[in-house]
Amino acid sequence: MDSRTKLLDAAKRLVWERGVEATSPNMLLACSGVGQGSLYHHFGSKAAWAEAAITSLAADLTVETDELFSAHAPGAEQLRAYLSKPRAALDGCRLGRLAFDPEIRANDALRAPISTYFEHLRALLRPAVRATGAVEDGELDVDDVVEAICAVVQGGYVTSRLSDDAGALDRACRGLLALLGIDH
Amino acid sequence: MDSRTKLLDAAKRLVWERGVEATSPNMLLACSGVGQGSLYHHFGSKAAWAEAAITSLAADLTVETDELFSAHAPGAEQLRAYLSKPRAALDGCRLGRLAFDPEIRANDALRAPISTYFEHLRALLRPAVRATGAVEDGELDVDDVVEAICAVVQGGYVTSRLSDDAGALDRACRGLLALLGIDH
DNA sequence: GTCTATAAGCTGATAGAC
DNA sequence: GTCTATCAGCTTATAGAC
Repeated sequence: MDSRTKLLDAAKRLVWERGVEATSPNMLLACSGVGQGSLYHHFGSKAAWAEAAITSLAADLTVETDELFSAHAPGAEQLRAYLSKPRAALDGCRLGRLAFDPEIRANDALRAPISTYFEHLRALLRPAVRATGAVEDGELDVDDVVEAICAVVQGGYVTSRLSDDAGALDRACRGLLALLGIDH
Repeated sequence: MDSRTKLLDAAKRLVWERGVEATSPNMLLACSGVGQGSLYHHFGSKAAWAEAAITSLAADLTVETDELFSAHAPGAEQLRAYLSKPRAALDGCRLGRLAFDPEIRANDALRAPISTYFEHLRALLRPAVRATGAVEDGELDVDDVVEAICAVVQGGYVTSRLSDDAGALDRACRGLLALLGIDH
């Protein structure tokens, strides 16, 4: 495995665990086992490896999400799969956990891949919600329900972590499934 | 206003804006206008003023939440009030935004007041959900729905911030209100 | 490509005068 | 209580040899 790959893998691990602001170049060197010269040869600055890490994390998550949606029939089955997927609640979402990182706020290049991922997720959820038929009678707004689904997952990570209780995310997802009326 | 109050106010502002890890003693001095000697006279360490700030933020939020719930009839009206309350979506929740701060994870004294606030919120939501009557027929689990409500708000902050769109939190709350069947 | 050396500035304090 | 001085260690690089 070449140095660049080692650096990128370590950066992805550290950004997931600690965020961007709280990860230093020295941590990256220690975690990757690579020397300082190599780091600044492959990446010109902290922002450069942070952006590469976030872009790669977003690409991974996009692939996983696409696989999940294409493995199920469009509609309620996809929503059930998305909301029942096993998640490491206490680790946090690889992308969502960065929402309040000061370096993400200060640098739009770091936020852009995350924003794009969530837009893609909404685009997958929209037809699934529509297909449940619950919105046809005009009682439900599709975009509102889509946003509630995204929020329940992201918020479940937050309340799980703050309560040190992995079950909180599961309960939140089950609650939303029941409210959607698709919890079998 | 005495130095201690100036320090606490500035610490609360900075912890809300930047979190604990990303706030330095120097920022606190600059933001409060107080000298270094005073800081270390009133607070022995960074952890000390961070804990004081978080405890005070949690106390503020508890008062506001209690006022909101006691201003409305128990049941659907309280849930409507809680989910319709105007929120500064892009600023983040004063407590929830700390979920993935490395210093919060490393120090249970910092997480405890936040955890207590959320437990209190769940205790307020539980009878309100029960009173809607939707759970009586055994279709809905109270704790699951309570957790979904907490999560939608916290997750709405997250998706709003990541999409740089204050409307995301509003949509998520509206979506959940509609699913709860209490959106008038 | 990778290495070691160097550095200006910041972090999180401590010391001691006033 | 508040002030200035000092400090060891870390952060985010840059320089130049190999």
